[in-house]
Amino acid sequence: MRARFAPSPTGYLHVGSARTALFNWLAVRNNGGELVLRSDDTDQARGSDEYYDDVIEGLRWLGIDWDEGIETGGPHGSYRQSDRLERYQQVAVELRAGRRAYLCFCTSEELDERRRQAQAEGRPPGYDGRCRTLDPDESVSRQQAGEAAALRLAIPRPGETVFEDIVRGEVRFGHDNVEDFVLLRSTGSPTYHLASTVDDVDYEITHVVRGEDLLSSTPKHILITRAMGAEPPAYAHLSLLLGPDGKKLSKRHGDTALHAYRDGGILPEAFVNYVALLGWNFGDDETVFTRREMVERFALDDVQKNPAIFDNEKLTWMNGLYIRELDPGAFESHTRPLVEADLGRALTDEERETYREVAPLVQERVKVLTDAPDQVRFLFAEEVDYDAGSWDKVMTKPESPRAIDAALVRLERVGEWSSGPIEKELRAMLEDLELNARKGLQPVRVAITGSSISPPLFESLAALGRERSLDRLRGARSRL
RNA sequence: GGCCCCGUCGUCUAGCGGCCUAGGACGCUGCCCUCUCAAGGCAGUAACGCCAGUUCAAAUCUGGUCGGGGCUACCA
Repeated sequence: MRARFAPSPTGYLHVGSARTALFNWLAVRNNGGELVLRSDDTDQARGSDEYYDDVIEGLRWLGIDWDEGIETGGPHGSYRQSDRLERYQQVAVELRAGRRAYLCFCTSEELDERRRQAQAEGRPPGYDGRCRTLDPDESVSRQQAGEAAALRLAIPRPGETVFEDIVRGEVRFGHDNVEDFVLLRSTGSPTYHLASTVDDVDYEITHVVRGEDLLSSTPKHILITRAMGAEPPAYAHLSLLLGPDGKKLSKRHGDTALHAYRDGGILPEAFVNYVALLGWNFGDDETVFTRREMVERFALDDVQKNPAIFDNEKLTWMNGLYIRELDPGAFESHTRPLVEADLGRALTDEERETYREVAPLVQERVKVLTDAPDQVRFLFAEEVDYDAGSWDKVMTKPESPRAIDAALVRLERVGEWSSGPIEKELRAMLEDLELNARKGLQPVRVAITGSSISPPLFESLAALGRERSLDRLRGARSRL
């Protein structure tokens, strides 16, 4: 098996494309085949280097590796279509010489006009084949004389293209609905259909796994392949990823660039696990599984036909699971840069030690890595930022001043400043005041963290340190 | 409009003629645990689009219908 992932660098790596790449990768790794990465940047669609790099970076982040192609090399040059223009032109010349394709002198304006007319009269809007009957030799002379001409494939008529799609089963298209489409523009540059198909043939691709949006172009690709005298590969068309409104996932649904998920604190393993579930399932009612398990069980035949709505909430839930499974050191090193970025400065050695201690408590509480700074900001910022809602809800309670006063007294006499002794004193305080833990501790929490939501209180106090804790309690008391 | 694809809880899905009183997961609700928030545990909520037909028996097969989506460029 030889599959390929062939993004066109006209935008950032899209989550839908990432899923296509993943399914290609899973299929190949499952059966010991090879994955080729190429760039479908036909002359016209040449994208920016930024997009090109984004694709490669995204694949690497996901842990999707390839055996041949871009950056990895192989027997076919750069694996960028923009470097293979002569090859497409060569194929085009052969197709024309073999009468499988013909020159077309219709201008864009003429085509538009005729298309509009056809639609108005209820006829199919495709190219009407006007230039197909021109004398080929005469056409060549006209072109050589300088007349602009595109090259079109002569679709066999009547005819029908039938193929067995791995996920959809038999699909058939009557040629009445396949127009004599353009292979080579009048500028000499190849269209996507030509370039992509030539590459699939040249690179000996056996399985084309791609999005369903290309399903109706498949007869075109099969026809080109046959016209080249080659055997078409097997096709597997993956259903599309939809936004919450059931429409094709696009920018208006929010983030569609894969890197937005990385930047949003999603772990690649979680992303891969979640996305694998869109159109495929592990069996055994399992939804969480390792990459290895995934590779072992994956089969294109098991891929579902219906489109799937991309559910950020489930992805986030799953990400929380993966975060909690991270070893503490990994969590710490993943999130420390985020904390530092939030603070706008690097942590001191002492602070790093503090963070190392509290990070495991944070790890249990976040669903995305980027939530970490919120949980620990109170430890490293000079001033507490009192959350107005928390303050109003907690500090206005009648018992709050008493609780803070008492806490101050008890905490001042804590010997060793660590969570155990701190807890002991505060529990004693609760007993003195005859307050339950909820009522007695919340004011303390708000006083030192600024919020009614925080990591566990005793550990937070311990991490904050004696002096700063006491200062904050005094500061809060004076605001009451 | 034409062509093509798709149709099980709100969402992702299991199901491949009787194991279905339709299973799992997310979400949501409630309870337990609990210093807050999470996490965890338990329980609950909720679906075969519709109509015919085939069959002793249909979510599963067939036809139609409705609904959704994709494509319809000298874009990819």
